[in-house]
Amino acid sequence: MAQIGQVLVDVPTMQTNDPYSYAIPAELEQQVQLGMRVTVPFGRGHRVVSGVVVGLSDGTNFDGQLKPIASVLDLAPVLNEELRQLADWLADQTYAFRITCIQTMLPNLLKAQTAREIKPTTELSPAEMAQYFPDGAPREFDTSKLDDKTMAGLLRLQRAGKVEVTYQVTSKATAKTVTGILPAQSIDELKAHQDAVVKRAPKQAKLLAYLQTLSPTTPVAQSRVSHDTGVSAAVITAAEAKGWLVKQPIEVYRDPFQRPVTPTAPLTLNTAQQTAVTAITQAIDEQQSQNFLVEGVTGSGKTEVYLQSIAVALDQGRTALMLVPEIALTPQMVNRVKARFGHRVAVLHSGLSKGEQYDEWRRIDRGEATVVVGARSAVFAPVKNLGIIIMDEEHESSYKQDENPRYHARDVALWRGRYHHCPVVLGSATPSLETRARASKGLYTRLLLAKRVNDHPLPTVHVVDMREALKQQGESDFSEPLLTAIQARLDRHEQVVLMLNRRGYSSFVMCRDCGFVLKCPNCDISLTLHMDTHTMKCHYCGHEEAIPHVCPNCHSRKIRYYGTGTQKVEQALQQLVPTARILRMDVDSTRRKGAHEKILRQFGQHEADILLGTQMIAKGLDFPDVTLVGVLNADTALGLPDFRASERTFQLLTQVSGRAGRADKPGEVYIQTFNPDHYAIELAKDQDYERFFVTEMHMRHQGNYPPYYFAVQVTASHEDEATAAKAMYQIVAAVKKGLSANAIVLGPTPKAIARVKRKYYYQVVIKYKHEPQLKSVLEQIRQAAQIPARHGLSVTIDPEPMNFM
DNA sequence: AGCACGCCGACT
DNA sequence: GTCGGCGTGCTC
Repeated sequence: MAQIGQVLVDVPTMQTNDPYSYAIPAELEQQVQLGMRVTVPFGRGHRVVSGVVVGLSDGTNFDGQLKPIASVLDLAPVLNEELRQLADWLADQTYAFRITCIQTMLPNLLKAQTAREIKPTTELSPAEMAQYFPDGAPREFDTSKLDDKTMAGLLRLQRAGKVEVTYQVTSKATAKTVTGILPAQSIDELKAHQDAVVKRAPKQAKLLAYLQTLSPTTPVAQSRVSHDTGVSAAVITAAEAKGWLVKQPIEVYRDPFQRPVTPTAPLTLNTAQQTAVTAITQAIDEQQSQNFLVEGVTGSGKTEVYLQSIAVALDQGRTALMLVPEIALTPQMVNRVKARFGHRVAVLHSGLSKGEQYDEWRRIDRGEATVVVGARSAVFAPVKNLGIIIMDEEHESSYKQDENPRYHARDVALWRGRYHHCPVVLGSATPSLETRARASKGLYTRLLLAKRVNDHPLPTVHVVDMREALKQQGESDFSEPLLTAIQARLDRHEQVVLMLNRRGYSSFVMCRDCGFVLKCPNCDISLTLHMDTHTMKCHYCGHEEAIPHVCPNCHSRKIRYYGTGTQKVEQALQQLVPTARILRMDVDSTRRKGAHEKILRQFGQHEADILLGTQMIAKGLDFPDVTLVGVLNADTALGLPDFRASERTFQLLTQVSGRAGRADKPGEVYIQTFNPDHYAIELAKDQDYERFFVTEMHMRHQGNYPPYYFAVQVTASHEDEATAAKAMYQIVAAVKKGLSANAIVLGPTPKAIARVKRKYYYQVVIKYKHEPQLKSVLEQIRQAAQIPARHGLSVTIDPEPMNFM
């Protein structure tokens, strides 16, 4: 039996990034297992923290006095061998702390909370007691909630031994239970009681008869007993008091999708789909970690390929993991999978309550669910024996986490595919350049679904030159051709989807006399006008203030709104087409839980003619009566300082175009733009992904961007601009020393938005092809950043950032 | 992170 | 003289 446990303590610092050794006390020897969470004493004093056992051994390199593990938080390990290895790999790849990676991999509920409590000892005088403990009871000891004077006083008492601080580590993970019933006496005894009361108390007799039919070991839910016998809870409680039965809690799962689904059978595949399924099936059969790119336009039946591939894996007794972007994880989508695989499906996403997430996670962990559907973090689901991993819409940027650990779910999926010797299927109509380039190099097998199922024609796409529209009709968000097209749909009772490219797109306030623009006091950006709350808001830090009526700079009254927000567009549109019923979908109208779904349902039931919204309407919704899609501002994203601007624009336009005319009615798309000649817009008009890929690869080659180069972004931030800049210059100097002449160093430069939440941001981007030293240089920077972190300087390392420049 | 130790200025 | 400010090192 192992004497020593290697524990990663829940203290995210560089010094505790390696496990610490703890003695395993005899009484815990039977309990402690690899991958379990424990609590351990840490530091001087009586501080207790949680940690995870990542190793068991008989010896240790540490030559001090070992402390013992204090308690075990789990009955079963929460991290298996695979996930422990994955955590190490993830920490190494993303320059994040090991414990941070583990926290990310586990459901929220398993994150242990530490609470401190302060209580009086017998030494405390009555006067002090009255001052600090007016209730006479121990009080919560939270540094952030107590004022300085009370804090100082309590700390002085603590030094004098008059009060005592105790630590508690609590895991909120609780299984939901319902009351269960077990017969507590033999059938004969129960029968005797039944005979005795049958005349007098018919309900009791009924219950006694029922108890005789139950197994003495498997509890039955009390609600079930009531339902079956028609006996009330009071009678059951009375029976418990008489010793006829005992109550025992039964663990139940919180099922987030309890609505019944109608089962579906596999659909007949067309040739391209069949070829794809056959290729994937072969990889599953041969247990190969071969990876695929399924490239198919909207409506080409990718989902059916996924579902039938999953079925193959399940038939072989293996499991499946299917990742979809958060925004596409709608009940319709989930029901489609549940309809095929029923109760074997578990769903993981942030819309579930923490309890629901935990229950789904346990179902997966116990092997009760063998198909997992979920967004980014579901890539860490504790599925064993994976037979296939699918990542739909693989180009979606939401697969990259924008906080530590800055992982890309695609990389994790590929890692797990290698671990399980199973195929990873990446699917998209507009694959990311990285993925498509890897397919060209033969790293992924490319499976093309060129045709739409049922041979629906692709919509006709018109590009409207807004420079011309501006000359002819003056300033308006709606060009003449688009308006005409909208009016035609209204006359025919067909539906319209209008999309605003929200990036860099909002209404701000500017003074017409002096040009003053209202800015956020904390961040380096203009405040956005919100008509619903009648306030000016900062989209970065949440700062909010009143709408000015007088210019704060020159006191002119000519302060007006500029730009276009969805709300303003909605008003303008309503004036242009007064009879239209318009639904607006944006961050403001979907903030409430379920609002998103409600708007889509209303639109699907024809309660509105026009759906106006931001990017979120481009993803995955499918309404047969939508025959017109309009993009009001196709190019606002093109102007952003981002090397993926063209790629994003092309993907968005292609995707939103796919929303038009999916049924028997032909679709039309209008793209309004000030850059009609830009290749991203021209090629989106032609819906020519291949040419876009070739053109954009050429641009990336010219600019030395990914996928031709790897990239790492290092950011330093501080409240004082000079401090941030100075730190960045030192980092750049250190980096340059370790790099070859082939690496390209961009910076240091201030970030595009140089100030956010009162902090200034400086960055450097390193582009490289092969730099064996880079990793150790970055590790040194991480180490070195530990000391100035005390003074408010934070340094972050982002491998393969989603945008830079 | 959070606690102790240690070194400096301003008070009973 | 001491109390308490915060800057620094360390936690198996």
